[in-house]
Amino acid sequence: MIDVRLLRSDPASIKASLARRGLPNLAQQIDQASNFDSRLRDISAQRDTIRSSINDLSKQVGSLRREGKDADSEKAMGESRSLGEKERLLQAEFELVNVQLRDVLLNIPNLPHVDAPNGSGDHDNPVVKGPVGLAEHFLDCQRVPHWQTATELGILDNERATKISGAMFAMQRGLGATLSRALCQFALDQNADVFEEIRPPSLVTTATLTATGHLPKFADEAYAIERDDLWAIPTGEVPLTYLHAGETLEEANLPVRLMAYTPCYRREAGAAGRDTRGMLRSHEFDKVEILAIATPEQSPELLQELVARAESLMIELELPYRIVEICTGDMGASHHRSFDIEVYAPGCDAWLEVSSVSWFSDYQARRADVRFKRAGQKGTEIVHTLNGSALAVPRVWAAILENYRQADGSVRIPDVLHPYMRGATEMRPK
RNA sequence: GGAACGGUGGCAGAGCGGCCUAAUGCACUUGUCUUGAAAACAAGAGGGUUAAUAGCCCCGGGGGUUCAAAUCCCCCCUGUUCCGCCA
Repeated sequence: MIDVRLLRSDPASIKASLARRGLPNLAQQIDQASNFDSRLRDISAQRDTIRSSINDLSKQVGSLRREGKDADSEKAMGESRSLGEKERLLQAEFELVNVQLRDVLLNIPNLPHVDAPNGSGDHDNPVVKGPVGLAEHFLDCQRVPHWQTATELGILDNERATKISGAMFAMQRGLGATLSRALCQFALDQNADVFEEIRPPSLVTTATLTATGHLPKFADEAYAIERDDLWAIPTGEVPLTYLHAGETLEEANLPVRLMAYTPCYRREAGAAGRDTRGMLRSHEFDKVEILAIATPEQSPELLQELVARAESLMIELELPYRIVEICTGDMGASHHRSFDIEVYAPGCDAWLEVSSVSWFSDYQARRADVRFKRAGQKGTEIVHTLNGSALAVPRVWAAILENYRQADGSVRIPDVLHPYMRGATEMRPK
């Protein structure tokens, strides 16, 4: 949520900033929010004046009774009663406008960072680093899509996954399954120096999913368990962001760094028929997420840290990668500034997004009501949140199968994963 | 799923529907005293909203009764214990 105080003091700058996203109707939504806000303040001022009178009268009733002045207390009670009716009407109006304001605010996206590049879509995302480690010529044996190699190796069984769960589910077997788990453990271990490992719930409440910005706008993307009013998480970001919801943190304890392996569930509502083969897109996948809760001052440096950590995994895995910055027209609604790490997969001849690192400024934290207190100062401020995939398992899995494929059809396992593979150093057809 | 009892300020823990503007203790801050500290004494101290040091709101959450609710009523969430079921 954007800051209503900024909405009051400088709506023009909000409009100018959001115009960079190139979305229609945003200026009208800002005006609407402004109108609701000023009405709300007007109503609450009137209501509070009346409440003040009622409070006074009630105290008078108490003391008049004690003094035995029954006639006077009856009079005060009557007065208070009629004020109460007015108060009820104003309160009803307040609640109505408050809901309207919130509905508008929840749908207004975050303001992009001044340094975020302008653009209208993903074709405008500038490559800010790399390609790194990209061979000039890939061997023919690397030009095989991972689904073909995986079938030869017997480590991917999407037909049976479909039998079990329907289309767009994946299932790895044998060393393929082990490789998925190895990637998770590797990613967690690489960040365990400063990140606390969390194993959060994968089913969350509506309030939790709203805080990250996935609701109300993107309800179609999430799996709902209606009977229990729960949602399956689309990313570990969701429970981790809400972990400190409603709390006030001490400045001295910031930044808080958390990481989690979680399954991620996505309906892929708009993507039917796209990337149907292999491991590039499915309804359920594994991911290791890293997240930071910070002061505004700490955030720019943390953004770089999170990118560097995601990047270092690709370096360790010796996969060719590049980093792109997300332009204003392609940025997620909650994002303030974002970078993607893409790995090159020679078999598909595609750059695969394996990590997305974002700074949300105070947008999510205001929705989740996470605050911090500066040492020695009164009051509190909204924290900033940042997060990124350390590693999205299926796409890295796919990239390994393509980059590490050898002439005899076997696939080498990256050195850094050997400790997690029960001694296996390669995967061969049976 | 069933039953019983709980949810109050950083913590502990009181609180007959009206001086609750929430007692008391511990912890905290500042001052006095002291070379310094401890102790003692004194004072102070939360958050939200607001232009505001005014007002309003905050005793798990939401409704209701009342002139007035931490206190009474209803619903929900949550904790502990016991029973049932279960990995």
